[in-house]
Amino acid sequence: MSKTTTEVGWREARREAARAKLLATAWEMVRENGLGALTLRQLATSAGVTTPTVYAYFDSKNAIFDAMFGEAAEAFAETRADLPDSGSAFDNLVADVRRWVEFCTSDVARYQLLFQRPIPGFEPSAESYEPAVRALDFTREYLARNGVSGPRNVDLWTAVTTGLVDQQISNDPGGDRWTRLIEDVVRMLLAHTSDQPPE
Amino acid sequence: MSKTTTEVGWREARREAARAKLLATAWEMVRENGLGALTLRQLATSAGVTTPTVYAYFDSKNAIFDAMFGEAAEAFAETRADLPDSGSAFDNLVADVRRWVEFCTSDVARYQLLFQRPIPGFEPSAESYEPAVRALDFTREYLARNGVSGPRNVDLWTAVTTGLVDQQISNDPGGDRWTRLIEDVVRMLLAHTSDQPPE
DNA sequence: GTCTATAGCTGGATAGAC
DNA sequence: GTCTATCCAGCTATAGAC
Repeated sequence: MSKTTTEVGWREARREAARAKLLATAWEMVRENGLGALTLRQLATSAGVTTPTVYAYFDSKNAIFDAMFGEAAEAFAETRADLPDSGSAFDNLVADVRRWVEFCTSDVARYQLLFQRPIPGFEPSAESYEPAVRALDFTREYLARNGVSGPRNVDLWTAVTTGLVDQQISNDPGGDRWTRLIEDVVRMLLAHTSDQPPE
Repeated sequence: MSKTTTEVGWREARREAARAKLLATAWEMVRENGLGALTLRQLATSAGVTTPTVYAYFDSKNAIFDAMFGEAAEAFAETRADLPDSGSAFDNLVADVRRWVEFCTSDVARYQLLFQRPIPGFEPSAESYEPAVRALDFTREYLARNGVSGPRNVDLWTAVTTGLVDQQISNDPGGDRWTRLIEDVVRMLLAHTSDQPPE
């Protein structure tokens, strides 16, 4: 009578839910106090369990970071999935940059985990990293589709858009001092990197 | 017979030398293993003393970071002191950006300490911070002298040049994948931010 | 000023009962 | 799976002898 498939599924669902709660709590903590502030004691307490229980779901602290990295990379890939395809390269690229900047500035801890590696001793696993690679490939392709191709031009775009994010986060968190420059920046970049001059 | 001025001066010099050695050792350590890897035990050992001796020269670990911040800010200010003043705005601005990028990429730990604040609980003192403010004011003035003025344009320059540094450090440390874009970037920025169109 | 010795704390991770 | 209890390592910082 025991071990029906439904019962097994239910147990697995319970386990997944508990694991998900730990991850959600971890995200709250790093958003609040930075990536360095994540400790297993506090994580356990905040999630309503004890430290050893955390080890029932994750092999180590870095395994938690790896799971978080995977979620972040997946979320990043999703922002690239449905970029617009209007007739205007300018409109398309503005949307692209806007979404990138929004993704980064809306969750600084996630941005740092994904792109700045500030945790000594942590390297994401290949599985967790894969969505990030996919997203970057898609970005390259999207740029090309909108008239910006060649490694040099792509590097220029990544540098400039990263700079916007970096300054916005460092010097005007929560504001729009740099995000409001997006249209200007896209115009400038397009004029200098487009395969064909703008119409 | 004791306490002549020369003797006092000699003792102070000894003290300063010991302090300077600790700071130099601290810089070596953070350059080697990152800002987070600086511990007082290792610092003491590497400098050939014991932990309590460090406290004879610095009140706390953050006092060490503050002294390092001061040195970094002073070094940054010095890179702004003798920027060229040729007839060409383009040449001047290329020199400016080159020096900025060189300053940042040649010592990543110093760059992070100055501009990214990755040490929880550490805020530089006003004295240590002052040279950095001076340097940024000078940069603003230098941009204006070369035909780039207005807060919006200055923000655009800082964002783009920061982006170059950021990408160079994160994705091609020791290389020149982004630094070689400097001339291109300055041309692009000048075309879009100059008060007067280039001759 | 420099040492030995240590306090006091916090971290990740584990043993073993239930 | 979850708990209590604990180990062990590393850290900043200090007390007190010399």
